[in-house]
Amino acid sequence: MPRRSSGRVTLQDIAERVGVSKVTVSRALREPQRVSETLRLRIEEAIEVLDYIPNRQAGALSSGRSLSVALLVPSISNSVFSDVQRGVDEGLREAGYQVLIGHTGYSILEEERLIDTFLAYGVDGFVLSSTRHTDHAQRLLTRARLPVVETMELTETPLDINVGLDQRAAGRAIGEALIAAGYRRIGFCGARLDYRVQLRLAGWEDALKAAGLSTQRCQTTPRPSSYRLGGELLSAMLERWPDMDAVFCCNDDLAAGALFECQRRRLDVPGQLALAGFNGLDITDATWPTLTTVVTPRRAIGERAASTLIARLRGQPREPYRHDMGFEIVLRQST
Amino acid sequence: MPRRSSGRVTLQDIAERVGVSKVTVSRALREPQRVSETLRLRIEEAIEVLDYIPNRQAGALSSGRSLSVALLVPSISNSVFSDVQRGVDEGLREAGYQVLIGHTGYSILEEERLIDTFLAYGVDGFVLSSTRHTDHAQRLLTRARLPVVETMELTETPLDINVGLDQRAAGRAIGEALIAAGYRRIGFCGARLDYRVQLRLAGWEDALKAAGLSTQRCQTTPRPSSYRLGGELLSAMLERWPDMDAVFCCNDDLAAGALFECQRRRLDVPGQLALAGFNGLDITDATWPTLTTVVTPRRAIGERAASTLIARLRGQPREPYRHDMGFEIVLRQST
DNA sequence: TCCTGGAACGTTACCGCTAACATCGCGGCA
DNA sequence: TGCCGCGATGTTAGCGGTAACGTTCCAGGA
Repeated sequence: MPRRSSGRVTLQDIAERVGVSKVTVSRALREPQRVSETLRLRIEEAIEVLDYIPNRQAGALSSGRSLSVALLVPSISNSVFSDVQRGVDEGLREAGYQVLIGHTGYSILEEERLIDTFLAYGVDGFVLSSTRHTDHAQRLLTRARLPVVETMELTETPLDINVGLDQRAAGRAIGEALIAAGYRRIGFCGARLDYRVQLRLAGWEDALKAAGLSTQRCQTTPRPSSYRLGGELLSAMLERWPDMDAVFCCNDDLAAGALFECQRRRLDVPGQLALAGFNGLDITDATWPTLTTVVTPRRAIGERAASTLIARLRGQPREPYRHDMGFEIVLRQST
Repeated sequence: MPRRSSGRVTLQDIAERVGVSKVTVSRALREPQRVSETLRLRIEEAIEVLDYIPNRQAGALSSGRSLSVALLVPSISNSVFSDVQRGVDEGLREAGYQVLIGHTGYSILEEERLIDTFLAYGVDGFVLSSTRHTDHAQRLLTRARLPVVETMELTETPLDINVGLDQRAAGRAIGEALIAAGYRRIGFCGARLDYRVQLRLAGWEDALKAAGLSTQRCQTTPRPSSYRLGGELLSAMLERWPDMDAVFCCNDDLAAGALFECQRRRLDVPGQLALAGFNGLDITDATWPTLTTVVTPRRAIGERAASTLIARLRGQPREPYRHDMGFEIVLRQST
């Protein structure tokens, strides 16, 4: 059936088969109500028969809109971001947008590269998983005049839209919760040390200092987070500060790993050591004992990012928008 | 600096600034050696100054190649596929291709929809995470004459390239390993029940039947896998078959969840009950006791998928290609 | 001196689709 | 009867690149 050079079935093929011009076919697809009922049905039939697939590249080139949005996440294996992604995806799909995912590996240079790449692909907007970018990346985004959502943490100076939660306040809140539960020699363990982890650490320090407690029990590493690393960090901490009675781990992976290490050492949790994580992943509610954690509204962040982005894409004015999605301390058996 | 209707800087803008035609600029970018040294430097400078970003859509439309490949995975939150993705991504990026990810939610209908979408985006090839597709999806792929890699499991009838492992043999192997370790009343628990899980189940049955053991201790559910579900399934199994001495869980999530449930019940693993998982995720090596599992070469599958796909994209002939990437039984403390 | 060939750059004609404007036919109203 | 208005469809001119072929110019051999 196709006869064009590319071998693909095009609008022209459909038009010829139906006996109309290709604009009419294009209209039948994009604004069905502007085409007469009978003709529309004939066009639909031809599309069905010929297995026509519109060429989005051509459409985007012509209309200036690609109906796609880039979502950049630090890591795809981290379920924290897959929750965000699900929220973004769902909201945007309904509005007819396709989400293109890129992962930066926690590197702002890689983020910059991806922004460049996706601009080349002509995306209509960006959802970023951080508020920190290279200067060049910021320039690119500003020049492109596209709607941009920065997610996860909050910032005083959003590029455009900002949807997240106060990571420092969350760190402080879990610190205060541990103090309220009676713990006094509280440690912090953190991996990767990206900006959000630094904020949580600062919040933890805020809480301990406010209560007049020592903030020295702090074990960090730039290595990427993993279950095993949680165990290693805990071991190191137990060696350095044998008197420690609680640990706030910067994320749930480390907390779970620390818990496994306690089991290995036959250390009673929370009897001898209390543990708290961050994010509220599934695993925190499955282990024995279950893990106290800070539940972050990741799905909601994604959904909100999508809805505000859609508003922008539909032409709403560009005014700085910032939304604090909050967090929730969930006390479980580990504290 | 831009002056075109779209507001974007185009090849034409660069060309005018340098005082050459836009084809020359295009050539300087794609075949630098065909342009004189001095001119090339001036063009590069102009590109730098004007922050030119090529429009891939236009390029793709014109050349018929988009330099992008679609990777469809069942789930993004499942780290099994993020390993595959990393392999695919790395290989293809080196060759200058961009990987576009889609997730099917384990639905072949959704897979069909995504194939349609990505065909509309003009991808140059597909990496699929299964060998089962709707008829329409198969038609679309065949008509498009694009290289396609089907990954994860093996099939006798690949659409094009097939890279995976023998899931049934792997199920059988872990069954045999449990038998060899002396277990006799071995259960199976499975969630989601997608094709691969069914194959593993069949393999488990093969092993037990070959040893003259009962295959009745089999608890399955179509619900999606999770840690908590692992615990629930194990509870149900312990109720139905209190004499069970080992369980093969269809994946590591369930196995870990089952382990947590054992801890909750103060059931000694492996003393009272042995546990085995499937895939070899990080967590299996972090828990206490560590979990016996079948390690699958996910990263290698992704890399092989990428390299064979690249060969096809570079014009190698289309001949059915099938590669068994194997698996490895890793016995740990839980058995 | 003339001719040849190749490096370096230009012209033309699309790729497939859509925005914007043009045209056509027909019912309704003065 | 003639004109208006509007729904339904067509024409034109790109969007920003690239393939394919053309042109120019100059070194070098006959």
